[in-house]
Amino acid sequence: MMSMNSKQPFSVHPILHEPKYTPLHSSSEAIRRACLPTPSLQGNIFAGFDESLLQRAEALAAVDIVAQKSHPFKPDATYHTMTTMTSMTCTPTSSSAHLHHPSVLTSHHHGAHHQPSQGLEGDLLEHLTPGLTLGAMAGPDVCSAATHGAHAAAHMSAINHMPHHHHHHHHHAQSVNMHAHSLASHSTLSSGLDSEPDPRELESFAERFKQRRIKLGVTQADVGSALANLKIPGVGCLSQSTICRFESLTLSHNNMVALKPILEAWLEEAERAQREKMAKPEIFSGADKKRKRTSIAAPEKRSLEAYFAVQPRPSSEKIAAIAEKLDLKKNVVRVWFCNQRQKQKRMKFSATH
DNA sequence: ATGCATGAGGC
DNA sequence: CCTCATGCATA
Repeated sequence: MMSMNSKQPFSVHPILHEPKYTPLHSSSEAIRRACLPTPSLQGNIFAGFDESLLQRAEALAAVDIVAQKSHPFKPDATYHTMTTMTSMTCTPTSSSAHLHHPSVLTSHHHGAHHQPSQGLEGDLLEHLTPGLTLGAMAGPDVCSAATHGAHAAAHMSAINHMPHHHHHHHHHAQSVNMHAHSLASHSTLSSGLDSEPDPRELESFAERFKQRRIKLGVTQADVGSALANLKIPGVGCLSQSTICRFESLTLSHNNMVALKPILEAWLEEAERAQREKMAKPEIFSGADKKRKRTSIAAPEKRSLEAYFAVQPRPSSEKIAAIAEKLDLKKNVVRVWFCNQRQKQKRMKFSATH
């Protein structure tokens, strides 16, 4: 059972056979390759004058950076702050991957209630929150998911929960992080078929969605956690980030298409529940540890961009070389390139459509 | 609203 | 190791 589960139990690829616009996940790869200069030779192209390129790229961007490896230690700008805000939302969502068990997510278990913000506006929120039993509505602040967060940690043990350990290392730790990419992929075979990958439709929906969401007085974070209440198979809660990105269309097209029906369902349910009005706020509190976020300084960032311009997909060796020059951890550089590629891909898509 | 990060899957 | 979907931590 795990074998099948471990592999995207329900992923977000509702449209697997869409030749039209969307580069669905696997197809997206094809696209990316198509865009690449030379997939197979990417590493070789610069093999010969590798160093010259690096230096040139750096020179292009390093107008001001001179010191390279003069510091004894790395300017590892990772900072960890324990805001104590903790996870207000249901634990990361899906994470269906590891602990997932579709059953867990989809079936029962929702007894959890994570009350994020202060229950101040209980009544106000009460009707807002879908009768989903969970009062996953946050408070007043809009994009705060985390910022001021109250210390309410929810802890929906039911849904997903794993023992989270703590680690207080100066390195980045990856403990309580489990997310999964699982959404509704559902049958793929239904006659109706997938959604229309029409960018315009998505765009207008995103806009309408945001407006109605605000009308309901719900924050992005609220929506994210409330999603778990809609027990759509394979769908757990989502983060404020994702909801925000959906509204601002900063997700990949495929991702948008996959999320649309889910958010649409939530919206309808929320509006329906709003009339009914019913809620039972329950609060829980808890606290956890935090993760760190590396901060790449502007000069280094400029260098990275210069490197990226000449070679978006540097080899491992090159990444190591760049990392050393910039005094950054290799993994940080690698991830930066990955993220840069994703970003570039989105931009290209939106530019084309 | 975004930057950096994790992880499942796929080669 | 990459891509993709997502998320925590931040500004």
